[in-house]
Amino acid sequence: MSRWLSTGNNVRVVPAIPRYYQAKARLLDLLGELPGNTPFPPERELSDVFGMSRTTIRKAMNELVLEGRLIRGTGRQGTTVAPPQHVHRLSLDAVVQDLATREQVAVRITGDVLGVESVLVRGDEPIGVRSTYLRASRFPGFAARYDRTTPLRKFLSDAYEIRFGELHPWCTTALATPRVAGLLDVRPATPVLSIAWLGHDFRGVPVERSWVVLRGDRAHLTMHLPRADHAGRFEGSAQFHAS
Amino acid sequence: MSRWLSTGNNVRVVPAIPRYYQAKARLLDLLGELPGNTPFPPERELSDVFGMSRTTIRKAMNELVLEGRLIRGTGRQGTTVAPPQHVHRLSLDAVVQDLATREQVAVRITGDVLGVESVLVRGDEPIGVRSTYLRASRFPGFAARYDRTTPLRKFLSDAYEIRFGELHPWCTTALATPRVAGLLDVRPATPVLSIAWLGHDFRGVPVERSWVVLRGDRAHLTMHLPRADHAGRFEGSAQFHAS
DNA sequence: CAGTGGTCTAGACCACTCT
DNA sequence: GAGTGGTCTAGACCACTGG
Repeated sequence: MSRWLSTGNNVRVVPAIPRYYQAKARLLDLLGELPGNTPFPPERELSDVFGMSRTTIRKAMNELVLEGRLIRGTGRQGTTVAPPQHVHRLSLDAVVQDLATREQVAVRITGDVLGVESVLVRGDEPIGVRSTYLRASRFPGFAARYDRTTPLRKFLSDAYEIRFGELHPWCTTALATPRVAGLLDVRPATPVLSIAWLGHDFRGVPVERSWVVLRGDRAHLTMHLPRADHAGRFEGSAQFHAS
Repeated sequence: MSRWLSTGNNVRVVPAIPRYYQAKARLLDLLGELPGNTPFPPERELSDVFGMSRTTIRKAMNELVLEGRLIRGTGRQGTTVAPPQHVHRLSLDAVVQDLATREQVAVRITGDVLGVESVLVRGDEPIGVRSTYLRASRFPGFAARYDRTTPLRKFLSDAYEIRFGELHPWCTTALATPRVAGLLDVRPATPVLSIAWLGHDFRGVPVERSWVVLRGDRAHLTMHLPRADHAGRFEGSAQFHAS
Protein backbone atom coordinates (compact mmCIF):
# COMPACT_ATOMS: atom_id res chain seq x y z
CA MET A 1 0.00 0.00 0.00
CA SER A 2 1.68 3.15 -1.19
CA ARG A 3 0.95 6.41 0.51
CA TRP A 4 0.27 9.52 -1.47
CA LEU A 5 3.35 11.41 -0.44
CA SER A 6 2.95 15.11 -0.07
CA THR A 7 5.94 17.36 -0.46
CA GLY A 8 4.96 20.72 0.89
CA ASN A 9 1.63 21.53 -0.69
CA ASN A 10 1.97 19.30 -3.69
CA VAL A 11 1.18 15.66 -4.20
CA ARG A 12 3.79 13.46 -5.79
CA VAL A 13 2.39 10.39 -7.48
CA VAL A 14 3.50 10.18 -11.03
CA PRO A 15 4.16 13.62 -12.36
CA ALA A 16 5.59 15.97 -9.73
CA ILE A 17 2.53 18.15 -10.20
CA PRO A 18 -0.24 16.85 -12.46
CA ARG A 19 -1.24 19.32 -15.11
CA TYR A 20 -4.86 19.20 -14.03
CA TYR A 21 -3.69 20.36 -10.64
CA GLN A 22 -1.97 23.35 -12.17
CA ALA A 23 -5.11 23.99 -14.15
CA LYS A 24 -7.21 23.82 -10.99
CA ALA A 25 -4.98 26.35 -9.27
CA ARG A 26 -5.28 28.76 -12.19
CA LEU A 27 -9.03 28.23 -12.33
CA LEU A 28 -9.24 29.00 -8.63
CA ASP A 29 -7.42 32.28 -9.25
CA LEU A 30 -9.87 33.04 -12.01
CA LEU A 31 -12.76 32.14 -9.74
CA GLY A 32 -11.53 34.57 -7.13
CA GLU A 33 -11.88 37.46 -9.55
CA LEU A 34 -15.35 36.63 -10.79
CA PRO A 35 -18.53 37.50 -8.90
CA GLY A 36 -21.22 34.91 -8.40
CA ASN A 37 -23.66 33.87 -11.13
CA THR A 38 -21.42 35.17 -13.91
CA PRO A 39 -20.60 32.88 -16.83
CA PHE A 40 -17.36 30.95 -16.63
CA PRO A 41 -15.18 30.54 -19.73
CA PRO A 42 -16.15 27.51 -21.79
CA GLU A 43 -14.00 24.41 -21.58
CA ARG A 44 -12.74 24.66 -25.14
CA GLU A 45 -11.59 28.22 -24.61
CA LEU A 46 -9.76 27.33 -21.40
CA SER A 47 -8.25 24.36 -23.14
CA ASP A 48 -6.95 26.71 -25.80
CA VAL A 49 -5.70 29.43 -23.46
CA PHE A 50 -4.03 27.02 -21.01
CA GLY A 51 -2.59 24.88 -23.76
CA MET A 52 -4.08 21.74 -22.27
CA SER A 53 -6.52 19.23 -23.66
CA ARG A 54 -10.18 19.62 -22.87
CA THR A 55 -10.04 16.38 -20.87
CA THR A 56 -7.45 17.83 -18.52
CA ILE A 57 -9.42 21.05 -18.10
CA ARG A 58 -12.54 19.05 -17.39
CA LYS A 59 -10.84 17.02 -14.68
CA ALA A 60 -9.90 20.23 -12.91
CA MET A 61 -13.33 21.78 -13.41
CA ASN A 62 -15.12 18.68 -12.19
CA GLU A 63 -13.38 18.93 -8.84
CA LEU A 64 -14.45 22.55 -8.60
CA VAL A 65 -18.00 21.46 -9.33
CA LEU A 66 -17.84 18.86 -6.56
CA GLU A 67 -16.53 21.55 -4.23
CA GLY A 68 -19.48 23.74 -5.11
CA ARG A 69 -17.44 26.50 -6.74
CA LEU A 70 -18.83 26.03 -10.25
CA ILE A 71 -22.31 25.26 -11.49
CA ARG A 72 -22.77 23.41 -14.72
CA GLY A 73 -25.60 24.07 -17.09
CA THR A 74 -26.66 22.23 -20.19
CA GLY A 75 -26.68 23.57 -23.68
CA ARG A 76 -26.05 27.24 -24.24
CA GLN A 77 -26.24 27.95 -20.52
CA GLY A 78 -22.70 26.85 -19.93
CA THR A 79 -20.83 26.87 -16.66
CA THR A 80 -21.36 29.67 -14.19
CA VAL A 81 -19.63 30.82 -11.03
CA ALA A 82 -21.42 29.55 -7.97
CA PRO A 83 -22.70 32.42 -5.82
CA PRO A 84 -21.63 32.55 -2.16
CA GLN A 85 -23.47 29.58 -0.84
CA HIS A 86 -26.00 29.67 1.89
CA VAL A 87 -25.26 26.53 3.83
CA HIS A 88 -28.34 25.43 5.69
CA ARG A 89 -27.78 24.26 9.22
CA LEU A 90 -29.99 21.29 9.92
CA SER A 91 -30.08 20.10 13.50
CA LEU A 92 -29.96 16.39 14.16
CA ASP A 93 -33.17 16.95 16.08
CA ALA A 94 -34.98 18.42 13.07
CA VAL A 95 -33.72 15.66 10.82
CA VAL A 96 -34.82 12.86 13.12
CA GLN A 97 -38.11 14.41 14.18
CA ASP A 98 -38.96 15.16 10.57
CA LEU A 99 -39.22 18.87 11.26
CA ALA A 100 -37.40 20.06 8.14
CA THR A 101 -39.49 21.49 5.34
CA ARG A 102 -40.67 18.72 3.06
CA GLU A 103 -42.31 18.20 -0.29
CA GLN A 104 -43.28 15.26 -2.44
CA VAL A 105 -44.05 12.96 0.45
CA ALA A 106 -44.64 9.54 -1.04
CA VAL A 107 -45.87 6.38 0.64
CA ARG A 108 -45.15 2.99 -0.86
CA ILE A 109 -46.03 -0.47 0.39
CA THR A 110 -44.17 -3.59 -0.72
CA GLY A 111 -45.05 -6.68 1.21
CA ASP A 112 -44.94 -5.83 4.89
CA VAL A 113 -42.62 -2.89 4.32
CA LEU A 114 -44.09 0.58 4.45
CA GLY A 115 -41.84 3.20 2.86
CA VAL A 116 -42.25 6.92 3.43
CA GLU A 117 -40.02 9.10 1.31
CA SER A 118 -39.82 12.88 1.25
CA VAL A 119 -37.56 15.56 -0.14
CA LEU A 120 -36.18 18.07 2.34
CA VAL A 121 -36.36 21.59 1.00
CA ARG A 122 -34.84 24.84 2.17
CA GLY A 123 -35.32 28.02 0.22
CA ASP A 124 -36.68 26.31 -2.89
CA GLU A 125 -33.64 24.06 -3.08
CA PRO A 126 -33.78 20.32 -2.52
CA ILE A 127 -31.14 19.66 0.10
CA GLY A 128 -31.96 16.18 1.29
CA VAL A 129 -33.97 13.00 0.99
CA ARG A 130 -35.62 11.35 3.97
CA SER A 131 -36.68 7.71 3.85
CA THR A 132 -38.40 5.83 6.63
CA TYR A 133 -39.35 2.18 6.60
CA LEU A 134 -41.97 0.72 8.92
CA ARG A 135 -43.64 -2.65 9.36
CA ALA A 136 -46.95 -2.27 7.58
CA SER A 137 -48.70 -4.74 9.87
CA ARG A 138 -47.77 -2.59 12.84
CA PHE A 139 -49.41 0.49 11.32
CA PRO A 140 -52.72 -0.58 9.74
CA GLY A 141 -54.30 1.93 7.41
CA PHE A 142 -51.25 4.16 7.45
CA ALA A 143 -51.36 5.17 3.77
CA ALA A 144 -54.94 6.37 4.12
CA ARG A 145 -54.61 7.95 7.55
CA TYR A 146 -51.35 9.82 7.14
CA ASP A 147 -51.92 13.41 6.01
CA ARG A 148 -48.32 13.70 4.69
CA THR A 149 -47.76 17.03 6.43
CA THR A 150 -47.52 16.14 10.09
CA PRO A 151 -43.97 15.28 11.14
CA LEU A 152 -43.81 11.53 10.78
CA ARG A 153 -42.70 10.67 14.29
CA LYS A 154 -45.34 12.90 15.80
CA PHE A 155 -48.00 11.23 13.67
CA LEU A 156 -46.85 7.77 14.71
CA SER A 157 -46.91 8.80 18.34
CA ASP A 158 -50.37 10.33 18.12
CA ALA A 159 -52.11 7.91 15.78
CA TYR A 160 -50.56 4.65 16.91
CA GLU A 161 -49.51 5.53 20.43
CA ILE A 162 -45.88 4.77 19.81
CA ARG A 163 -43.54 5.91 22.56
CA PHE A 164 -40.10 6.17 21.09
CA GLY A 165 -36.99 5.36 23.06
CA GLU A 166 -33.52 6.78 22.75
CA LEU A 167 -31.71 6.81 19.44
CA HIS A 168 -28.17 6.14 18.27
CA PRO A 169 -27.97 7.63 14.80
CA TRP A 170 -24.83 7.16 12.76
CA CYS A 171 -23.43 9.37 10.10
CA THR A 172 -21.08 8.88 7.19
CA THR A 173 -20.36 9.97 3.64
CA ALA A 174 -21.65 8.20 0.58
CA LEU A 175 -21.92 8.73 -3.15
CA ALA A 176 -25.30 9.77 -4.46
CA THR A 177 -27.06 6.96 -6.29
CA PRO A 178 -28.65 7.91 -9.60
CA ARG A 179 -32.05 7.99 -7.93
CA VAL A 180 -30.99 10.23 -5.05
CA ALA A 181 -28.96 12.39 -7.43
CA GLY A 182 -32.09 12.99 -9.48
CA LEU A 183 -34.02 14.09 -6.42
CA LEU A 184 -31.24 16.36 -5.17
CA ASP A 185 -30.44 17.93 -8.53
CA VAL A 186 -26.82 16.81 -8.47
CA ARG A 187 -24.72 14.46 -10.54
CA PRO A 188 -24.65 10.78 -9.73
CA ALA A 189 -21.68 9.92 -7.48
CA THR A 190 -21.73 13.33 -5.83
CA PRO A 191 -20.60 13.01 -2.20
CA VAL A 192 -23.46 13.26 0.24
CA LEU A 193 -23.91 13.12 3.98
CA SER A 194 -25.76 10.03 5.12
CA ILE A 195 -27.52 9.81 8.50
CA ALA A 196 -29.28 6.63 9.54
CA TRP A 197 -30.93 5.32 12.65
CA LEU A 198 -33.01 2.53 14.00
CA GLY A 199 -35.92 3.69 16.12
CA HIS A 200 -37.17 1.53 18.98
CA ASP A 201 -40.21 2.00 21.12
CA PHE A 202 -39.76 2.34 24.86
CA ARG A 203 -39.87 -1.44 25.26
CA GLY A 204 -36.92 -1.83 22.90
CA VAL A 205 -38.88 -3.20 19.93
CA PRO A 206 -37.58 -1.95 16.57
CA VAL A 207 -40.19 0.24 14.94
CA GLU A 208 -38.64 2.66 12.52
CA ARG A 209 -35.71 2.36 10.13
CA SER A 210 -34.77 5.73 8.71
CA TRP A 211 -32.19 7.16 6.41
CA VAL A 212 -31.50 10.76 5.48
CA VAL A 213 -29.21 11.88 2.69
CA LEU A 214 -28.07 15.49 2.66
CA ARG A 215 -26.28 17.49 0.00
CA GLY A 216 -22.95 18.14 1.67
CA ASP A 217 -22.45 21.42 -0.15
CA ARG A 218 -25.82 22.80 0.90
CA ALA A 219 -26.41 21.48 4.39
CA HIS A 220 -24.50 21.00 7.62
CA LEU A 221 -25.71 18.72 10.34
CA THR A 222 -25.55 20.40 13.72
CA MET A 223 -25.46 18.44 16.94
CA HIS A 224 -25.36 19.12 20.63
CA LEU A 225 -23.19 17.89 23.43
CA PRO A 226 -23.94 18.97 26.99
CA ARG A 227 -21.25 20.17 29.39
CA ALA A 228 -18.49 17.74 30.27
CA ASP A 229 -17.27 17.16 33.78
CA HIS A 230 -13.63 17.36 34.86
CA ALA A 231 -12.95 13.76 33.99
CA GLY A 232 -13.65 14.49 30.39
CA ARG A 233 -16.95 12.63 30.37
CA PHE A 234 -20.25 14.20 29.60
CA GLU A 235 -22.74 14.67 32.39
CA GLY A 236 -26.46 14.26 32.42
CA SER A 237 -28.68 11.96 30.46
CA ALA A 238 -26.51 11.80 27.37
CA GLN A 239 -24.56 8.58 27.45
CA PHE A 240 -22.31 7.89 24.50
CA HIS A 241 -21.21 4.37 23.81
CA ALA A 242 -17.50 3.81 23.89
CA SER A 243 -15.64 3.45 20.60
CA MET B 1 -31.16 24.66 -13.65
CA SER B 2 -31.74 21.30 -15.23
CA ARG B 3 -32.57 18.33 -13.09
CA TRP B 4 -30.97 15.01 -13.68
CA LEU B 5 -34.10 13.16 -14.59
CA SER B 6 -34.26 9.58 -13.54
CA THR B 7 -36.43 7.17 -15.43
CA GLY B 8 -36.71 4.08 -13.35
CA ASN B 9 -33.24 3.18 -12.24
CA ASN B 10 -31.39 4.96 -15.00
CA VAL B 11 -30.26 8.51 -15.38
CA ARG B 12 -31.12 10.28 -18.59
CA VAL B 13 -28.79 13.11 -19.40
CA VAL B 14 -27.24 12.61 -22.76
CA PRO B 15 -27.13 8.93 -23.61
CA ALA B 16 -30.03 6.93 -22.21
CA ILE B 17 -27.52 4.90 -20.25
CA PRO B 18 -23.90 6.02 -20.31
CA ARG B 19 -21.56 3.23 -21.27
CA TYR B 20 -19.46 3.73 -18.15
CA TYR B 21 -22.60 3.01 -16.18
CA GLN B 22 -23.11 -0.25 -17.97
CA ALA B 23 -19.48 -1.00 -17.32
CA LYS B 24 -19.92 -0.23 -13.65
CA ALA B 25 -22.87 -2.61 -13.42
CA ARG B 26 -20.89 -5.39 -15.04
CA LEU B 27 -17.91 -4.70 -12.81
CA LEU B 28 -20.19 -4.89 -9.79
CA ASP B 29 -21.36 -8.31 -10.93
CA LEU B 30 -17.76 -9.35 -11.31
CA LEU B 31 -16.98 -7.95 -7.87
CA GLY B 32 -19.73 -10.03 -6.35
CA GLU B 33 -18.06 -13.21 -7.50
CA LEU B 34 -14.57 -12.40 -6.32
CA PRO B 35 -13.41 -12.78 -2.72
CA GLY B 36 -11.56 -9.98 -0.99
CA ASN B 37 -7.88 -9.25 -1.60
CA THR B 38 -7.85 -11.07 -4.94
CA PRO B 39 -6.46 -9.31 -7.99
CA PHE B 40 -8.96 -7.54 -10.23
CA PRO B 41 -8.59 -7.73 -14.01
CA PRO B 42 -6.35 -4.98 -15.37
CA GLU B 43 -7.94 -2.01 -17.07
CA ARG B 44 -6.62 -2.86 -20.50
CA GLU B 45 -8.02 -6.36 -20.34
CA LEU B 46 -11.44 -5.11 -19.24
CA SER B 47 -11.31 -2.51 -21.97
CA ASP B 48 -10.70 -5.30 -24.44
CA VAL B 49 -13.31 -7.69 -23.10
CA PHE B 50 -16.03 -5.06 -22.72
CA GLY B 51 -15.23 -3.44 -26.03
CA MET B 52 -14.88 -0.03 -24.42
CA SER B 53 -11.98 2.37 -24.25
CA ARG B 54 -9.75 2.30 -21.23
CA THR B 55 -10.95 5.79 -20.32
CA THR B 56 -14.51 4.56 -20.01
CA ILE B 57 -13.48 1.57 -17.95
CA ARG B 58 -11.45 3.82 -15.69
CA LYS B 59 -14.39 6.13 -15.08
CA ALA B 60 -16.43 3.18 -13.87
CA MET B 61 -13.59 1.77 -11.81
CA ASN B 62 -12.85 5.12 -10.19
CA GLU B 63 -16.35 5.26 -8.78
CA LEU B 64 -15.89 1.78 -7.36
CA VAL B 65 -12.65 2.96 -5.77
CA LEU B 66 -14.43 5.93 -4.20
CA GLU B 67 -17.07 3.54 -2.91
CA GLY B 68 -14.39 1.43 -1.32
CA ARG B 69 -15.03 -1.66 -3.45
CA LEU B 70 -11.68 -1.64 -5.23
CA ILE B 71 -8.20 -0.89 -4.05
CA ARG B 72 -5.65 0.47 -6.43
CA GLY B 73 -2.00 -0.37 -6.26
CA THR B 74 0.93 1.03 -8.13
CA GLY B 75 3.10 -0.83 -10.58
CA ARG B 76 2.74 -4.55 -10.86
CA GLN B 77 0.46 -4.68 -7.83
CA GLY B 78 -2.53 -3.69 -9.87
CA THR B 79 -6.08 -3.33 -8.62
CA THR B 80 -7.42 -5.69 -6.00
CA VAL B 81 -10.84 -6.45 -4.62
CA ALA B 82 -11.38 -4.63 -1.34
CA PRO B 83 -11.98 -7.10 1.48
CA PRO B 84 -15.20 -6.78 3.48
CA GLN B 85 -14.56 -3.55 5.22
CA HIS B 86 -14.44 -3.15 8.89
CA VAL B 87 -16.13 0.19 9.39
CA HIS B 88 -15.01 1.69 12.64
CA ARG B 89 -17.73 3.26 14.69
CA LEU B 90 -16.40 6.41 16.27
CA SER B 91 -18.64 8.05 18.81
CA LEU B 92 -18.99 11.80 18.72
CA ASP B 93 -17.91 11.66 22.33
CA ALA B 94 -14.64 9.91 21.53
CA VAL B 95 -13.94 12.28 18.68
CA VAL B 96 -14.52 15.40 20.73
CA GLN B 97 -12.85 14.19 23.91
CA ASP B 98 -9.84 13.02 21.90
CA LEU B 99 -10.28 9.44 23.07
CA ALA B 100 -9.61 7.77 19.70
CA THR B 101 -6.27 6.07 19.26
CA ARG B 102 -3.73 8.59 18.00
CA GLU B 103 -0.27 8.73 16.56
CA GLN B 104 2.03 11.41 15.25
CA VAL B 105 0.79 14.12 17.58
CA ALA B 106 2.37 17.35 16.42
CA VAL B 107 2.35 20.75 18.08
CA ARG B 108 2.97 23.89 16.05
CA ILE B 109 2.96 27.53 17.11
CA THR B 110 2.47 30.37 14.65
CA GLY B 111 2.00 33.72 16.29
CA ASP B 112 -0.56 33.35 19.03
CA VAL B 113 -2.06 30.25 17.44
CA LEU B 114 -1.23 26.89 18.94
CA GLY B 115 -1.98 24.00 16.61
CA VAL B 116 -2.23 20.39 17.77
CA GLU B 117 -2.59 17.85 15.01
CA SER B 118 -2.87 14.10 15.31
CA VAL B 119 -3.76 11.14 13.14
CA LEU B 120 -6.56 8.91 14.38
CA VAL B 121 -5.71 5.26 13.99
CA ARG B 122 -7.78 2.12 14.26
CA GLY B 123 -6.27 -1.26 13.57
CA ASP B 124 -3.11 0.10 11.95
CA GLU B 125 -5.15 2.14 9.50
CA PRO B 126 -5.24 5.92 9.51
CA ILE B 127 -8.92 6.78 9.60
CA GLY B 128 -8.92 10.43 10.55
CA VAL B 129 -7.08 13.65 11.26
CA ARG B 130 -7.75 15.76 14.31
CA SER B 131 -6.71 19.39 14.47
CA THR B 132 -7.18 21.70 17.42
CA TYR B 133 -6.28 25.35 17.56
CA LEU B 134 -5.78 27.23 20.82
CA ARG B 135 -4.67 30.71 21.83
CA ALA B 136 -1.04 30.26 22.78
CA SER B 137 -1.15 33.08 25.32
CA ARG B 138 -3.93 31.29 27.16
CA PHE B 139 -1.84 28.13 27.54
CA PRO B 140 1.72 29.16 28.43
CA GLY B 141 4.34 26.45 28.09
CA PHE B 142 1.93 24.10 26.38
CA ALA B 143 4.39 22.63 23.88
CA ALA B 144 6.77 21.66 26.67
CA ARG B 145 4.19 20.52 29.18
CA TYR B 146 1.92 18.46 26.95
CA ASP B 147 2.92 14.80 26.94
CA ARG B 148 1.11 14.16 23.64
CA THR B 149 -0.63 11.06 24.96
CA THR B 150 -3.21 12.41 27.39
CA PRO B 151 -6.50 13.21 25.70
CA LEU B 152 -6.20 16.87 24.83
CA ARG B 153 -9.31 18.12 26.56
CA LYS B 154 -8.46 16.25 29.71
CA PHE B 155 -4.99 17.76 29.70
CA LEU B 156 -6.35 21.27 29.26
CA SER B 157 -8.79 20.70 32.11
CA ASP B 158 -6.15 19.33 34.42
CA ALA B 159 -3.16 21.49 33.58
CA TYR B 160 -4.89 24.81 32.94
CA GLU B 161 -8.07 24.34 34.95
CA ILE B 162 -10.33 24.84 31.99
CA ARG B 163 -13.96 23.96 32.58
CA PHE B 164 -15.56 23.34 29.23
CA GLY B 165 -19.14 24.24 28.51
CA GLU B 166 -21.59 22.63 26.14
CA LEU B 167 -20.73 22.07 22.50
CA HIS B 168 -22.53 22.41 19.19
CA PRO B 169 -20.45 20.46 16.70
CA TRP B 170 -21.42 20.51 13.06
CA CYS B 171 -20.81 17.89 10.45
CA THR B 172 -20.60 17.86 6.68
CA THR B 173 -18.82 16.28 3.75
CA ALA B 174 -15.73 17.69 2.10
CA LEU B 175 -13.10 16.67 -0.40
CA ALA B 176 -9.76 15.64 1.01
CA THR B 177 -7.09 18.26 0.46
CA PRO B 178 -3.76 16.96 -0.80
CA ARG B 179 -2.32 17.31 2.68
CA VAL B 180 -5.13 15.42 4.40
CA ALA B 181 -5.19 12.84 1.62
CA GLY B 182 -1.51 12.15 2.25
CA LEU B 183 -2.15 11.58 5.96
CA LEU B 184 -5.16 9.34 5.33
CA ASP B 185 -3.61 7.30 2.52
CA VAL B 186 -6.31 8.21 0.03
CA ARG B 187 -6.41 10.13 -3.22
CA PRO B 188 -6.82 13.87 -3.17
CA ALA B 189 -10.47 14.88 -3.60
CA THR B 190 -11.71 11.72 -1.88
CA PRO B 191 -14.93 12.47 0.02
CA VAL B 192 -14.41 12.73 3.76
CA LEU B 193 -16.57 13.38 6.76
CA SER B 194 -15.79 16.69 8.43
CA ILE B 195 -16.72 17.44 12.05
CA ALA B 196 -15.93 20.82 13.58
CA TRP B 197 -16.71 22.61 16.80
CA LEU B 198 -15.91 25.67 18.82
CA GLY B 199 -15.23 24.93 22.47
CA HIS B 200 -16.08 27.50 25.12
CA ASP B 201 -15.25 27.45 28.78
CA PHE B 202 -18.11 27.57 31.28
CA ARG B 203 -18.10 31.38 31.14
CA GLY B 204 -18.71 31.32 27.39
CA VAL B 205 -15.22 32.40 26.35
CA PRO B 206 -14.02 30.65 23.18
CA VAL B 207 -11.08 28.39 24.00
CA GLU B 208 -10.76 25.62 21.50
CA ARG B 209 -11.34 25.46 17.75
CA SER B 210 -11.27 21.88 16.51
CA TRP B 211 -11.72 20.04 13.29
CA VAL B 212 -11.79 16.33 12.61
CA VAL B 213 -11.70 14.73 9.19
CA LEU B 214 -12.70 11.08 8.89
CA ARG B 215 -12.36 8.65 6.03
CA GLY B 216 -15.99 8.06 5.12
CA ASP B 217 -15.32 4.54 3.89
CA ARG B 218 -13.58 3.49 7.10
CA ALA B 219 -15.40 5.31 9.85
CA HIS B 220 -18.95 6.10 10.89
CA LEU B 221 -19.75 8.77 13.40
CA THR B 222 -22.20 7.55 16.00
CA MET B 223 -24.30 9.92 18.03
CA HIS B 224 -26.85 9.73 20.77
CA LEU B 225 -30.29 11.20 21.23
CA PRO B 226 -32.15 10.64 24.48
CA ARG B 227 -35.78 9.64 24.59
CA ALA B 228 -38.32 12.02 23.11
CA ASP B 229 -41.55 12.96 24.82
CA HIS B 230 -44.97 12.72 23.21
CA ALA B 231 -44.76 16.16 21.67
CA GLY B 232 -41.87 15.03 19.56
CA ARG B 233 -39.29 16.99 21.52
CA PHE B 234 -36.40 15.46 23.35
CA GLU B 235 -36.42 15.47 27.11
CA GLY B 236 -33.66 16.04 29.56
CA SER B 237 -30.59 18.20 29.34
CA ALA B 238 -30.11 17.85 25.61
CA GLN B 239 -31.52 20.91 23.90
CA PHE B 240 -31.18 21.04 20.15
CA HIS B 241 -31.42 24.39 18.47
CA ALA B 242 -34.26 24.69 16.06
CA SER B 243 -33.57 24.49 12.34
C1' DC C 1 -27.88 27.45 -36.05
C1' DA C 2 -23.93 27.90 -33.21
C1' DG C 3 -22.03 26.85 -28.96
C1' DT C 4 -22.24 24.40 -24.70
C1' DG C 5 -21.30 20.45 -21.64
C1' DG C 6 -21.39 15.00 -21.42
C1' DT C 7 -19.49 11.13 -23.27
C1' DC C 8 -16.30 8.22 -25.77
C1' DT C 9 -12.25 6.60 -28.47
C1' DA C 10 -7.51 5.16 -29.65
C1' DG C 11 -3.70 6.20 -28.97
C1' DA C 12 0.71 7.87 -26.03
C1' DC C 13 4.24 8.45 -22.22
C1' DC C 14 5.50 7.99 -17.45
C1' DA C 15 6.67 5.97 -12.68
C1' DC C 16 6.28 2.18 -10.42
C1' DT C 17 6.46 -2.92 -8.92
C1' DC C 18 6.98 -7.74 -9.45
C1' DT C 19 9.43 -11.56 -11.44
C1' DG D 1 11.63 -6.51 -18.80
C1' DA D 2 6.84 -6.81 -18.70
C1' DG D 3 2.77 -5.17 -16.98
C1' DT D 4 0.34 -2.04 -14.04
C1' DG D 5 -2.16 2.29 -12.96
C1' DG D 6 -1.88 7.70 -13.57
C1' DT D 7 -1.91 11.12 -16.78
C1' DC D 8 -2.57 13.45 -21.12
C1' DT D 9 -3.81 14.39 -26.01
C1' DA D 10 -6.57 15.37 -30.19
C1' DG D 11 -9.98 14.22 -31.98
C1' DA D 12 -15.31 12.76 -32.38
C1' DC D 13 -20.49 12.54 -31.75
C1' DC D 14 -24.50 13.64 -29.05
C1' DA D 15 -28.36 16.31 -26.46
C1' DC D 16 -29.45 20.44 -25.16
C1' DT D 17 -30.07 25.61 -24.99
C1' DG D 18 -30.11 30.24 -26.51
C1' DG D 19 -30.53 33.89 -29.99
